[in-house]
Amino acid sequence: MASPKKKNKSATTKSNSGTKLKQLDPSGKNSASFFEQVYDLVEQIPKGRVTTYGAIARSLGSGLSARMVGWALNGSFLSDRNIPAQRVVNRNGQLSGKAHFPTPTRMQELLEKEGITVLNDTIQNFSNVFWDPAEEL
DNA sequence: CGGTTGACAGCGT
DNA sequence: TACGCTGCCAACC
Repeated sequence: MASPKKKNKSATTKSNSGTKLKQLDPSGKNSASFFEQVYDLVEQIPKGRVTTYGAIARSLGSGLSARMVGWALNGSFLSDRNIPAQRVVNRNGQLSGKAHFPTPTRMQELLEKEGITVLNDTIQNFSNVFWDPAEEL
């Protein structure tokens, strides 16, 4: 994981042609891949609220799995847009992805700054700050 | 071309 | 109530 090695092999059809997403662009064939869908949805998360991978997966479509959301968020750092990945946590309310942030504490800091109480990498009052895109959106 | 991993979730035991 | 296995799709080796 996290081996930013440029795929020089098959390169999946044409290269990215210097598009936004570098190597993480899935298939690169068509835009509107679930990556962008996840980014767009995450960007719509109101400040002070958080959502779960499952909620995003369901909101995007029934076929997507929560794991893919993780991969998508993985590319969020490479995305041109600033994706508030800190607002995306697992159904446990735990900052499972904090380790992937520039600094393990960055995620918690951001959440706390938004008014979310985080204790021991776990969002307190999670049910209260939870934002379901399928219902709210 | 095939097997394994991954920021998960849901159901079964 | 707690722990374990399977399922999902895509990328990496």
